Amino acid sequence: MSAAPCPPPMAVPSIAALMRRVSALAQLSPIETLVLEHLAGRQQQHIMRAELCAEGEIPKPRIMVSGWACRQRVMNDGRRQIISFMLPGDTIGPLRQSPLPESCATVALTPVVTVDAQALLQAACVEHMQHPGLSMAVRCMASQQERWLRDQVVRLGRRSAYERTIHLVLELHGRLDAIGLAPSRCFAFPLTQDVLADALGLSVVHVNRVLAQARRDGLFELHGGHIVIHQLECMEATAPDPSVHPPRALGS
Amino acid sequence: MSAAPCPPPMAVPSIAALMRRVSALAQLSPIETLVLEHLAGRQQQHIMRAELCAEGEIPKPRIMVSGWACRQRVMNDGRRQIISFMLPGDTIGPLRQSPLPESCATVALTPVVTVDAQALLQAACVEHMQHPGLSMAVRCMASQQERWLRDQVVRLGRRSAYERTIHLVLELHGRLDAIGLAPSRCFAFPLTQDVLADALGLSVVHVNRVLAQARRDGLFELHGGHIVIHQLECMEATAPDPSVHPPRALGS
DNA sequence: CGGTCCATTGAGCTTAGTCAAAGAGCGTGG
DNA sequence: CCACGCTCTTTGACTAAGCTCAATGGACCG
Repeated sequence: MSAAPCPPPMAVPSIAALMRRVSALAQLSPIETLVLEHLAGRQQQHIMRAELCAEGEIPKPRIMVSGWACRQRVMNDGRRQIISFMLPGDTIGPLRQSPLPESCATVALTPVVTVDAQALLQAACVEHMQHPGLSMAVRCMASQQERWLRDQVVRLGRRSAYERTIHLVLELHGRLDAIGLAPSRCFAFPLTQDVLADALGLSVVHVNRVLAQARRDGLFELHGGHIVIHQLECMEATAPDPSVHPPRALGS
Repeated sequence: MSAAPCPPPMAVPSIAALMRRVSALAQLSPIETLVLEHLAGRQQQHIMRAELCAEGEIPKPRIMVSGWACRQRVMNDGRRQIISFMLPGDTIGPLRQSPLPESCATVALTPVVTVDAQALLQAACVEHMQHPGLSMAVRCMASQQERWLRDQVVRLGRRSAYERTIHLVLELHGRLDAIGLAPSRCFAFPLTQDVLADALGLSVVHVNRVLAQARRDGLFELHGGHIVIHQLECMEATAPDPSVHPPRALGS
């Protein structure tokens, strides 16, 4: 059902998001830039709902080039939890040669294009002495992923439905902005309320009510798969991130 | 712990848990075993409530040798969420030379002993060609950590209070059992209901009621910082892990 | 034109939170 | 040995956030 390896050597869709992301994290040498650009070769297209990586599979390193995806776990009785979202520039499978099977499935939420990232991992991890920039970038990306995962834990554990929703929108805005996909606080937002509910640990009905409230509060506009953020500052105040500028809470 | 030649008598507190954990993940060469044993040198003791790693700090790699700790985030208004628990054999700070500041604080829940893990990271990541076993073990540990974090997300997002509590107890039992610290389903359990609440995203009062219910159901006995599991199978049925033996839920 | 998917709204219910008070366990100092 | 203070646990009464069930409406599509 997934992944048709693209047969015709089509005009290489843009690696721009990935380049942008990596350049923000580390200074690259010309050779390192070449390694990255070379990734654009082995592309793969996936239809919406395709399983980019099955639960229990030993993942092969790949990187999102366009589209949205998510990692999810489905329980025996049908309950689903979305663990994290993946945007252009994010990796599918861990940022290391993984020895253990994946603990959750990765699914495309829109049509998705990925590239093989084996060469990047090789350069960044195995030949890390020759590619300090790529090595740094990969380690930074791993740290970011871990950070997002921890944010998700805090969202689910200690925030109200309203805060959760706003906080997630803020995270996605920030991540898209960093790769140039959210100019003037407006960006594609292909998540249905159903998906949002499973990401936020809420029911669909309640997500609807919370979104209605946020709209009434004038925080953002959301329809037709697009969102415009109207009151960024107000949203950040409503769902603040502990570690943005904490007053340096000293131990004991 | 049988066949290994272990002639040197214990000079320093036991690295046993770490050794046990690593040996279960990868076959080690004698030299690799030596690298591990050598870690036991640079020990550090921490009192209960000590901050093993502050939020915002660039973490230095260390490994827990004994005691319990947790990663936590505290919000401006005082709400706390515990992200994960750390047991003997677990790492403080990521399993890579981290370039970015830690996104949460690490705090000792009991008196804790740690060792410097710089040498392990050096062997496993930088000189990975010479130490395939350590490299494999470190990558496995990273996968496990990620797995536990995802489990935490699912717990918080899609499980009832009762399920959450049981599932966490099961996770801790499994992890302790793997390092030989839960013989015959009985182990030290130094978590107060307050800590449990912040780990499970519940209120203290509700944790108390849920524990009372579990006790009434005869699932386990819990007092004085120790727990005895009476009905492991029943608990696993109540809070099942999606990926234990799922009927291979095929896509679509 | 009917079907499907998604968003929306209302009514009633359940789970978990809040507030408050009391008990149990433990170490310390008188 | 006991009284005191501290932390942690337990219980009850009430409240509220969020869930379930159910029905409706809009948009798109073959």
